[in-house]
Amino acid sequence: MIANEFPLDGRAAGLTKERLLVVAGELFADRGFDSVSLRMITDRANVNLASVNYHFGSKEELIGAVVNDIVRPVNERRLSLLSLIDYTTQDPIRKIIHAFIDPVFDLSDSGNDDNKYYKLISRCIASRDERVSSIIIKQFPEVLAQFVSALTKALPSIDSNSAHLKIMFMAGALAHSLFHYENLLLISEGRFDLNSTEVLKSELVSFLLTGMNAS
Amino acid sequence: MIANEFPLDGRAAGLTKERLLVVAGELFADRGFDSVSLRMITDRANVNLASVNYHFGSKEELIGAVVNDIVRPVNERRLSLLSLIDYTTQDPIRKIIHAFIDPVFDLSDSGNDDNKYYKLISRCIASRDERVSSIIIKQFPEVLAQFVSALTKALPSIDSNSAHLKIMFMAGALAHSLFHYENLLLISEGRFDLNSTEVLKSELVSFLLTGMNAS
DNA sequence: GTGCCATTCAAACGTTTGTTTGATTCTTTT
DNA sequence: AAAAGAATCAAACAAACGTTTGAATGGCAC
Repeated sequence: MIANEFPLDGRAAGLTKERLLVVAGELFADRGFDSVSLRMITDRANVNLASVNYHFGSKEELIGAVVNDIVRPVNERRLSLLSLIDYTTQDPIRKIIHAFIDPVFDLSDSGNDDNKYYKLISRCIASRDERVSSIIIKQFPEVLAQFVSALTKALPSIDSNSAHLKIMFMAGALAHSLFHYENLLLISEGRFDLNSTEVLKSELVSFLLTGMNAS
Repeated sequence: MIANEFPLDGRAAGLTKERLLVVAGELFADRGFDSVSLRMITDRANVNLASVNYHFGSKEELIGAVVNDIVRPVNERRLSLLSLIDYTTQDPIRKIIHAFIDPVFDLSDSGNDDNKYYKLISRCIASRDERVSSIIIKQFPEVLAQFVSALTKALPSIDSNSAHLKIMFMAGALAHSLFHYENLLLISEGRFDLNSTEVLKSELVSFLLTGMNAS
């Protein structure tokens, strides 16, 4: 877990920037953005300390790059899936929910149970950090608006306030359960047989599905 | 907003410790635990920098005190409300939900819309900070277990995994919507007429109520 | 008033932080 | 091969952090 992914090898190719992004993502995922120093990142990435400022300008811009690299593809895929929905067929709400959560669950870390992407994305979604939420906030209103619009199409009787809130409930349930998934496994001490996130996902979908239909 | 609540007045009574707790809570609420320095806190509280270490020992213990002061009463009240439920009457699930969320919503900041307690408690609930979650984790398994047990009584057909997850979904939806409530108001630019959290609460309850009953 | 204990105070401490510098090394171009 | 440019390096920088110190100050008992 502490093993170094990037053995010496000098300056192989211009991969320094990539290494920084990967390692920073790993460390940010399970320690947060503040607790991780540039020296932790550069040491583990086997690059010089100064390369962060050389390639990114500042730590804040490194954080921004890491966050953007994971959040933007998710949001783009969400909107893409959303645009494919045919509201004349049955169960459009289920498709809306999948459009929202699938791009997150699909951030697979090659089947690894300690999925760094899950931790990182849920950290971003539920972040209370100004530097992160300023990036999220830049993209999320558009996403939120589209999903509210979709929800209104699927449930014509729903009002705007309710639709906005329900999307937020969905985001919260997703981020919280995904981030504390490990803790949940620990707490339950074996009584829990969720050995894959598939169970979590299906439970979440059915929970959200009925919740969305609430009066 | 930046106004100082504690004008000079020298050493009135032994209120320094109280002032530190109050001011630290305010600052932690809307900037997080890392971003707030001891100097910010002591300056705003009009006390000496060293008094933090004198009264609390360290910053970490100050954080612990602030978090405990808000989280423990909430959890105690949750369990108290939960113990009062009569499962033979109708709608026990609604009462379970209220037992979970009411103690949070009841953290009223004298009707203030910018409720620092809401921000602080939701920061705690959804915290990804080791120092905070270590405190939460100490109390939450008991709370989680009790609510799982309650849910099982109300819904005998539910299995343990599902119950655990549903409690987590509830916690996530609660924390997320409460914390981003302000942002939601900003994003909607007036289309939103949620001028009190009552609407949020009732929408949340009906959302959770149907979600809990999901197969 | 004297002594005692808790509290407050200004000042300094040692670390760690992100950042910058200037020389050096590698890669590419011509 | 030589010049030019990009990238890396060790080293140092200033600033901010939490913490500690030792003197000063307060109230209180006797």
